[in-house]
Amino acid sequence: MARILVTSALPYANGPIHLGHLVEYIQTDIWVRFQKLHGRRCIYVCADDTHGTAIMIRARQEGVREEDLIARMQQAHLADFSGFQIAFDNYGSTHSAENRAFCEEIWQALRHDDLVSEKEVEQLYDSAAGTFLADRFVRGTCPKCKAPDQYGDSCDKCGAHYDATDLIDPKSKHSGATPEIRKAKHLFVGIERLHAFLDQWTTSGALQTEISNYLKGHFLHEPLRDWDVSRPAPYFGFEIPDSPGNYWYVWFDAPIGYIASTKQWCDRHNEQLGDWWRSDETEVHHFIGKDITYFHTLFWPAMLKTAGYNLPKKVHIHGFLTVNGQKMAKSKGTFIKAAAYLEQLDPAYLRYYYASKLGGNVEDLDLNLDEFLTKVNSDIVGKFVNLASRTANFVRKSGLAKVYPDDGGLFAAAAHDGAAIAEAYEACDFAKAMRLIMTAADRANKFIDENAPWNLRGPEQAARQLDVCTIGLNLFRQLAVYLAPVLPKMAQDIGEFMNGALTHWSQSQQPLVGTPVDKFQHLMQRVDQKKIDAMVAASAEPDPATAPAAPAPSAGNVPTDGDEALKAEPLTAECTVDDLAKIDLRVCRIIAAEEVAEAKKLLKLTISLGGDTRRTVFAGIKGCYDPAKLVGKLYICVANLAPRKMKFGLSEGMMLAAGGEGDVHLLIPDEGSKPGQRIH
RNA sequence: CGCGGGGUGGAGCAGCCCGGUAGCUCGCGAGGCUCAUAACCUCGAGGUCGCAGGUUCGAAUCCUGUCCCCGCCA
Repeated sequence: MARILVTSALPYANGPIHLGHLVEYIQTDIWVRFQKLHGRRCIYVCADDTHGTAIMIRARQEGVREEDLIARMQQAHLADFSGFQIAFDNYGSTHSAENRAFCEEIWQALRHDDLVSEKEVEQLYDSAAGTFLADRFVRGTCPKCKAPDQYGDSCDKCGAHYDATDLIDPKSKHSGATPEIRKAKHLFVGIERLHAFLDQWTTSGALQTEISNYLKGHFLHEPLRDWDVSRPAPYFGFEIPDSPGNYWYVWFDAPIGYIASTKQWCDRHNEQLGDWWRSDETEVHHFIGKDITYFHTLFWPAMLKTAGYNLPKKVHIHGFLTVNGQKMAKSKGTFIKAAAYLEQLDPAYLRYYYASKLGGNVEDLDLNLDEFLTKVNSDIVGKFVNLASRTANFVRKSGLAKVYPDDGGLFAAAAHDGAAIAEAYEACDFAKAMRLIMTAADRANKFIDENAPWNLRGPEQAARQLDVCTIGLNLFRQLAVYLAPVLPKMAQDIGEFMNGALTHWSQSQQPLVGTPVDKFQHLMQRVDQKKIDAMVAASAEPDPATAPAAPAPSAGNVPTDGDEALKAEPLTAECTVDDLAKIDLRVCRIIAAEEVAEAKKLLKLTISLGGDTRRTVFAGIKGCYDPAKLVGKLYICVANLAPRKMKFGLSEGMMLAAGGEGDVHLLIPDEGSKPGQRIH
């Protein structure tokens, strides 16, 4: 194939990059680097996704122009990506002249094929904020099961799907106002006419089988519904030229951003866009998360087909990231932003860890922080880097041997593995590639152990020592080539250390001889548990996503809170100061915490009130807090509560906490307070 | 009977497509080495491969049934 064009999904310009996003960018970047390492013509394009109501509202809240907001966000995104060594060939924006031009062109093609129709749509309108409300910006009571505080499209509690206009007692998340129902004209693209094409394309090998099964079961088994692609003003986006007052829905112009970004690259490199998007000699590969499957596997191919662009050769779909087995949560410190990671840890760790877990399927990927530490340390530092670390010093003066010695077939074996490793990379089964590489590293370490170059002293053994170390370093370099897509920075350092840049996969097939070797310097520090802890601590936010669309501090906005909690648990009868004084609340420090195995909700806590005063408290917070993370921190307890015998032991107090039933939040005294201090 | 994914030694996984008495990493136990970032090497304990049937000379691998877990702003 003459050309390979690769994309990752466009990150939305409404928030920072976090470790979940990075699964995709790291996966894509590894794949692209692998292609380039083979000398293939491959470019990697991406862009910020900048349109939509959310951006508009946020800009208003911050009192800035949308253009300024998205420009700032793009800078932040680019900094995060470059920190993780994600090497885009072009990073654009959907709010670009190029993108507008391609939107218009594709729109014309849809019009030309008579796929566009108009319909009246009833939608909730927030007159206080002056905007129509997308489903996720309105909350109200489920019309089916009456659960309060549900989104506009479906109910968390009963799973019902409905229209936002059916919500009982709806409230806008923007202003808190009760929205009204307004009618507006929307434009629709009818893709049912492309049904047969989509049946064929979705089963053509472009998609993982679980994805094509899913599409068949959920969408393609019945007539495809028309796709609502316009939004009435006010909206931040591109106005539709032949429908003034209406704008393309953000999901219409977002994927077109792939083409627009390619165009920017072409203009810079004097290339023709047609060679990359209208050519049988080009493969287009999209990498996306499972949440945006249907935009990329139904609407997008339909648009491309209609407008005569290349169809994706493959849409690689990955799962979500969980951290320590659970959804990322700000309250647990597992909603980790890229920037927070980079403050503490080497991006290479995460690149390797993700690579070792990515098998090219749609399964969710778990970042287990304990495993992260042991895996990176033992694989990269203990096995791989160690090869150089234990041999380099012996060849500093001499450089590598002039002739590659007999190594019992080790180099040849690992060279032979190269085909299987490449195949695994190609198939996005990086986990398999890493396993193969580490097996080869094991063989190399064993060789060094058996040949003990440190015992080969004196002039009569110098030649043998040189040979052994030449072998060791060549096996190391060979693996460095294999790992280069995952660890590009380290590959570069290794190239410098061994005085020969690693630029092509074929370098794994030929040993290096006769060249000088620099003084060995540590290529990677071991992962430090303290750094991980610091990252988690810095990411923890006591207040989870209850606040609406994060108001800017500068604007001085106070978030509008709902009254669900108050309704659920009304205020109790008045009490006197004396009543209050009966309760002795104290600052305490948790000095031990463990789960009660037999209990569903209990943690056994040992708390200190200062000095030798200790208490054992059973708190119903299992599942809400990781015991290990509690230890050492200050909280507030009821210190004079009568002890109570429980099945599991004596509980001598109670921890103060808000919420309940799986959603418990311990109270934290402000900085400076000390164990034993009474709360007045 | 919604769809999909999964159940393999303490943890995380590979093997399953193309059946031949179970493998890797971490952890654990013992020993070795001392070149190396408490790294490396050897040996060991630990699994009737969710359960029950079936096919077969033989099944983790194929078939049937069943239980359990996870995801479905997929």
